[in-house]
Amino acid sequence: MVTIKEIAKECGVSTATVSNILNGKKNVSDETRAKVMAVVERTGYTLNYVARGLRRQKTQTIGIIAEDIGQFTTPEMIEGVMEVCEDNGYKTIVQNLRFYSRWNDIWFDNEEMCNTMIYPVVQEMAAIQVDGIIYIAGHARKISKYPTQFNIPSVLTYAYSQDESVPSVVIDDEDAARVMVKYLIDHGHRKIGVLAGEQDNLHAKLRVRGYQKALYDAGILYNPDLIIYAGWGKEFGYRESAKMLEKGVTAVFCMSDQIAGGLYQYLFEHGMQAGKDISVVGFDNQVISDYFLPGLTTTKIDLVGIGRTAMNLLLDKLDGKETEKLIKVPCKPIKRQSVCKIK
Amino acid sequence: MVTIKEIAKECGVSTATVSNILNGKKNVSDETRAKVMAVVERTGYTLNYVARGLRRQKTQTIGIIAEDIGQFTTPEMIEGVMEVCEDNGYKTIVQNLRFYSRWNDIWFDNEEMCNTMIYPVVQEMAAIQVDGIIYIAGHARKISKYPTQFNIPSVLTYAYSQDESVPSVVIDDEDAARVMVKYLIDHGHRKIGVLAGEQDNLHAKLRVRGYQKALYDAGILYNPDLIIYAGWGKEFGYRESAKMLEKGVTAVFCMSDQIAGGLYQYLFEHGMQAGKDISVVGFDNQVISDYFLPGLTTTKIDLVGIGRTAMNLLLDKLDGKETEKLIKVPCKPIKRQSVCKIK
DNA sequence: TCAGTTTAATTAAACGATTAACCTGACATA
DNA sequence: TATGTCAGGTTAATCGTTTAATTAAACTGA
Repeated sequence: MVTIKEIAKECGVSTATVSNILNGKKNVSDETRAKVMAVVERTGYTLNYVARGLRRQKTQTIGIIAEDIGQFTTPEMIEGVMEVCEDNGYKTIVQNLRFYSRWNDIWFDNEEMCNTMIYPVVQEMAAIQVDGIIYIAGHARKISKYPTQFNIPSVLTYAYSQDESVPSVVIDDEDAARVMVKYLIDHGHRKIGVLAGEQDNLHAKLRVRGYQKALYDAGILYNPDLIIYAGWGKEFGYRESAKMLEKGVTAVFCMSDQIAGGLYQYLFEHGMQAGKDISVVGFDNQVISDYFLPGLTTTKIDLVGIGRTAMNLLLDKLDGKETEKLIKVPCKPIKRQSVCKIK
Repeated sequence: MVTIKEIAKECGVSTATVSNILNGKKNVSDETRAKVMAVVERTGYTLNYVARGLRRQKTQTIGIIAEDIGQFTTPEMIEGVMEVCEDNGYKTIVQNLRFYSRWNDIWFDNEEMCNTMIYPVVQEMAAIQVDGIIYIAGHARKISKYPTQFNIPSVLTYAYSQDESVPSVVIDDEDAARVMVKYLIDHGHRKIGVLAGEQDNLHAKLRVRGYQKALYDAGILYNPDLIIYAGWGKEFGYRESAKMLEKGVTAVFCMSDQIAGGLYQYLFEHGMQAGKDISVVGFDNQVISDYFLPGLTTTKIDLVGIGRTAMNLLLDKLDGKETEKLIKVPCKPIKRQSVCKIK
């Protein structure tokens, strides 16, 4: 690899001059500039970022720590982050914790465990000398001990930071659920069941709150018996479908598209149809929801937007600006054909 | 940030000794080692990889260049690569070309265009001083001008390298298609339609070849009229369904799960069912295929496996070993309920 | 006892770029 | 004439770590 030193020698100038030219500084005659650039072109010189990084103490690199790339929410958030990075001349380095694929779906709410995982990666990021970190959680939860001792500006996404100095960008679970349930109510539904995730999960809690709010706004009495906490997967939706239908609900709010998929399967096997015999809504607007028949009405989480927002926040922090501590990115209802009016 | 120099001063030894201790070299007394390690622990010293990289001329970093992370095939391949990297002490740095999201689904077969895209990223990777590169293509095609002038050991995935020095890992499109069609034939089908991608696409060509082979093996005459080239999306599948059914086929081999999704929609709207009125198979085993009703029989592409294989190949190259030039990773049929026997 | 080896260190030169500080000559200004 | 300013450079230190070369003392064995 050809270095600045060789260029300098060949041109009979100092390395400082070559460096100045490559960095677009003034105080160089057009003649010298042309001579140097010619040699740079001819030799195919490539800047060594490692050397520059060492000297400048800035690597123009953002570290992305993903709890699990396999989690469906992660790649899109990464994409949003990368987009903003690219537009601002930052490179990205990605670390994948493989939380779920490695430990088979253990839900990481255990603080102790989390910290033993996060600390070393952040340390690694410090060793790499990243200028900032975007931490992408796999699901909503409180993160109380994000390691700040390395003094790397960081932003959390999808999880709630418990630390003043580390802002987070999350989805507005509560309001998204409220809007979705209101949509059902607007279609005449009054007895609305909920197929929820785990009871102690933060997503689930917030969405139930949104559900309650929508009922309250419409003057409908909240009946906790209409909520079945099961899990997030298709299999849970399928398993609890019969029990849910027995309650005589006219609509079901599923807290994930997968759960709705389970319900659809049950309906299919029993000769029923969503949007006709019963109304169904999902959550997430995963790719699958567009393939349901009939198409599933659901809530789109703007994951790319979360990534973008988080990275812009980080950019502000890097500029030394004061930033917000918590940004809730709104969700957007996607209307398909799984909801029908009640006469 | 505390450096090796400060540790050295505090312990009254040279930086060389500290470095030797941190790198587990012998020739250090237990006493000195203990003293230094104590200070390292206490101060929370973190190695500076940038400095080490500069000195060692090795960064222990693999560059991953993805044509588009939004492409459904990409994240899983990245995951496979990262897994092997992690197990071997390599970090990864990811560049996202955003081929499709940036240019709205332009299919990058144009060599010229490709090169103008790839060259600068590889150069960037050279500047970052990565030890090797995994290039993740968005779809099967020939890549004829992968830039080799930077002398970075590289492996291509999902696309066919035209360069002896750059091996590639691809899926075995032809055989996967053959197996799938044979499966239909084994169920008694003889008139099998194909909803294919674009005619000039390499995936499509290879899969058609597999289709022909299966027919040939079974002694069925190949009728090109049963193939409709449309595109890869749901909308194409839907649009061409009527035309396909008019041909009187008893089974349809869809070249993507999305196409099959379009066909399913058509069947749904016309009161028909896959696996009952007609047999349908897809390709890719995307998440959606498990949500089709009834479940779609399809072909699983082992994307994580491709990533792993590619990275292991790169590891061999980095060790200076001689490697294969082309590895075809086999696909695996996933049997669900969309295929029925013909009586 | 002494040459030879081993152990436990040190010294100083890299790695490649950046940058603060300095230098030199030309020209302008009062 | 003295002083200041500016263009167009150069010098040399520096970033933090590694490592080849060297040293000095201690030990080994015949």
